[in-house]
Amino acid sequence: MFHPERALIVQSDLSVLVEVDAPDYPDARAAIAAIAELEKSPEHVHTYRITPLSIWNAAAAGRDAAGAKAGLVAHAKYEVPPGVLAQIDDFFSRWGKVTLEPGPEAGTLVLVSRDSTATARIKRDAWFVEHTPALADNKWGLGLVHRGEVKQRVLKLGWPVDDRAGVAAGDPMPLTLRTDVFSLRDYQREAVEIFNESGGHGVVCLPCGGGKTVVAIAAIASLGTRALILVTGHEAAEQWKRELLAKTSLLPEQIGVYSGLGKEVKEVTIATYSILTAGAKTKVMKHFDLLVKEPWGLVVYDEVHLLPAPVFRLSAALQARRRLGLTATLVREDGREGDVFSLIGPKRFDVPWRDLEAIGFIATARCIERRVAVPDDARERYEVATEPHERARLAADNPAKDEVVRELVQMHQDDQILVIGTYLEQLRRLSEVLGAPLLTGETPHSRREELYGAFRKNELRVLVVSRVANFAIDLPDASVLIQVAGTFGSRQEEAQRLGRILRPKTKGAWFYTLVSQGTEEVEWARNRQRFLAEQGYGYEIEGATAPRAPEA
DNA sequence: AAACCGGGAA
DNA sequence: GTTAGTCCCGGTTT
Repeated sequence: MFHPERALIVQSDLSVLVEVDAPDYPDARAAIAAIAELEKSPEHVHTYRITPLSIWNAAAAGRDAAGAKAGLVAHAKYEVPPGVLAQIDDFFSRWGKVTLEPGPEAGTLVLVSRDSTATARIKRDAWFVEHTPALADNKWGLGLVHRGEVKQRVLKLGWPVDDRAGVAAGDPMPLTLRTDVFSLRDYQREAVEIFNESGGHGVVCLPCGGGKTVVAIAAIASLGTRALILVTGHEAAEQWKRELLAKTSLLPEQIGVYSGLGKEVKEVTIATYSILTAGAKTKVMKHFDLLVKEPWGLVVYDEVHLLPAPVFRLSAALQARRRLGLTATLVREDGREGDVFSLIGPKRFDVPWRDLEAIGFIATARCIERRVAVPDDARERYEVATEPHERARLAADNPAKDEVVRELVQMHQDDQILVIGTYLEQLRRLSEVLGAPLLTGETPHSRREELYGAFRKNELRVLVVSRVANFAIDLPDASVLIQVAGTFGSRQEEAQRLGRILRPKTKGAWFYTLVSQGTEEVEWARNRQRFLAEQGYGYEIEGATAPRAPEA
């Protein structure tokens, strides 16, 4: 059996090769992306991997083994190894086998295993022997404090825990959505419904500009309970408050911001992650203790992919609440995806970025990787350097990139352009070469607003920005982004940066990433691009020769 | 009050 | 592989 028109080659080690140029690539990609994670995305053949976690996320989203297997078989060039099909069955079968249920009396929980292998595995584990008295052959008792930890540990043993121990209802808080000023998009309504039906914990993935805030606001409205919203910074906190005021019937006095700058606890409270963990060292976490006592019906984790590790430990105390995680990119470079899965919940909903592009909610983007030759003197310095960080810096800060950036800026005469990088030294130089202002972390707030304002009014066409741009919420949109250096292999950063140019526009968007030819930077760039490739973005690779004019 | 340091943290 | 950013806090300045 050989089907040359099909895209998938399924290998017995659970990796799947996907031929990008195959006629049935679009359908094949959809089938594989639903059950596997993208591992590598070089030009012609992408590699996906089926993992237990990828299968459990699929299971949580309502997919089943039969459908997953049928998808593989339908798009496979060759026969799918029987072992792979058996493994898919095995992973799916583990879903729902271990559950967490309310205990016989208040304040207790019971872990139940309906799988003999899982039972044996748990029995052998030292932590369980010490912390969870066996109530029966396959049941263990535990206190509320271990609710989070138990899920993390069982996951590490190989089984996802279905948390059915219930969530606190929270104090009621009547509110309505101001449907006169906005309306929920279909996919947003769907996300809220799926989240609510899921038992109230899980993650919703939407691209930048996909309206994650709106999903959370609609969830709060549908539940009609008090909510705690955890965010990454002040700017984000203010943004949430503005959105809540604009889109719901809530009054200013019902919304509090709890951070280093202000300590308000209101019916809806927006708190920074860092204020939660403040005092973790001294074990006197007064802010955290104060906040968890409140009768929240829902805890929203904004940018859940950035959830700091200490919050994982703390969040055990928040396990008895509904939990909604929001993110554009559920990938972490620290390998803690399993913790997000255990402590917040599985991925309940996502929309591929390209789908939103197709229906006009985000801009059409072209991603172009420009390979820039390294001049001889710079090449010599790079080759001689032995320290890895020194090599990284020299590869990224290739002086020949200056000229390429200048060409690109000239080529896109009618576009507003962000030049974004990592190393301040390189950015200062580019700022001079281009005659464009530079914005870094040192730039005072007043000056930032000045520059944002000028950019927004199109009085300023080019802005050079450092990593401030990764998180700055007020940074205006542009249609061209030129990345001159990225942080190692951060997929998350790449996605965030692309998001900067994806606001819906009449004209398309260009994302250029400049990579020094023949250096390690090529590999890091490849890793960074993985997530976006998973979302359906292909990078066109252009050599070190003269630039090709993009289509109008 | 609000803005602005500078140090420590993760 | 570890830069440059963020936050919080306690202090001072305007």
